[in-house]
Amino acid sequence: MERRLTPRGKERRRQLLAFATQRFAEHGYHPTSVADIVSGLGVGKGVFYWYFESKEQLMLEVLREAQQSLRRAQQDAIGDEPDPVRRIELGIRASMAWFDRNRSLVNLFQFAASEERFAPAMRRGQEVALADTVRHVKEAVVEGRVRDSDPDLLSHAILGVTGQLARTFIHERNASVDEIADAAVAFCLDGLSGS
Amino acid sequence: MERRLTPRGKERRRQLLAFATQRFAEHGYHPTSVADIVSGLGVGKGVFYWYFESKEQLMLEVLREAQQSLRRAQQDAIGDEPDPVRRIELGIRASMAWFDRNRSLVNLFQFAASEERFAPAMRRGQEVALADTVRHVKEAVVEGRVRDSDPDLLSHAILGVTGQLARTFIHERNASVDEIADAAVAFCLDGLSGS
DNA sequence: GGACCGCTTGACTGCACGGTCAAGGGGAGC
DNA sequence: GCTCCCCTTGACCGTGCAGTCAAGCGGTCC
Repeated sequence: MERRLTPRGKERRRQLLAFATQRFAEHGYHPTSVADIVSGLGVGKGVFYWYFESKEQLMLEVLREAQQSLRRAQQDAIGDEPDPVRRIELGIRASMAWFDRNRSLVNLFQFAASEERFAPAMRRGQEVALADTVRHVKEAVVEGRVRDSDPDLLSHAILGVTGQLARTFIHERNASVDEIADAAVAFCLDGLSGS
Repeated sequence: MERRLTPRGKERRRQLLAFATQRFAEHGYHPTSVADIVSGLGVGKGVFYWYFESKEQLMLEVLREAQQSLRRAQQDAIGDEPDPVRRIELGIRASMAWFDRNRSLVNLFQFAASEERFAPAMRRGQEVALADTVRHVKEAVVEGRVRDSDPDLLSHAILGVTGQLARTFIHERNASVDEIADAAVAFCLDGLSGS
């Protein structure tokens, strides 16, 4: 693989990736066949295998892009905020907003995390995003504003709250992002600070 | 379906269910074929379809049993504890212990929640277990010991923390149940109480 | 010993799907 | 107008798997 692509080729590749992402997210990985993808784009099956090695490789690329997009959203929201606790809050809010904008990807992430073939990739991506949070938590611990527990564990707790609330209230119940984000932030910041 | 079964038949059915549960949990739903299940038990394929309508129905039964078992574990741990906050704590600890005892089912739950066919069943089961927590939270709110937010939302936050920590630290990293449970309880109780 | 019936067998069917490939189009450069 | 090569076509292949079924076994009851 790793073909040399003309601009036209690059555009086709982008098209396939975008369309497949949408289908995977909306209907799931297994129910979306390669035939679905190419016929949805009105092209022959050979096109798919010209640009991608396999359905599995495509999926990995879809996941990588989505995780990158989420992480970028978090980083953009945080900017150069100096206060570590505030950075944690901005991160939570940015995640919620991203989950809201990309509702259907929530399912795909959950599926990928449960499938042997994709779980490692998901873990790697999650660890990268999580490392950011761990940094903020560590700083906040030093400042004495967060309980002195394992920062990795605290960061996972935040992730758990954010993910669960997003899945249930944003994805399933269409609740208002801001309200859910407020609740998540309140719960997490108090959970972090200790009594 | 709904056959009349002799004791011998009931035993076979139990056998199939138990074996399938283990296989689904350890290797996943899709990778486990009906042929795998029956050959693992040394019986013909017809046996399977004598006791179950389809692979999908079997899976639904597996999920129902597992969710029931988890809920029973929670209820047994809580007993008739009068303090609602303590009930929440006991629930969290019981869940962690159950996740520890049934590590491999964690994956299966996550898969089922992401698959269109099984998600409704998972949601229903989760709601039942969640309703218990909501009751405790409501009581605690009345007593002024938990912030006055939507109890449903707070309960989901607890579930999020518990699930994420169990998945990451118990399932993936083999950490000590008690330590993780302590951390989850501390985070959640402070998150609930508000500052 | 015969009839009944719960239970078992395993070859077979149909089908969906990932992936292949020989053949052909068409734009760019000469 | 010729050549080159990126790109496209879609019939075809192999495989794996859920589910079927006609036939048979063996315990139980009369």
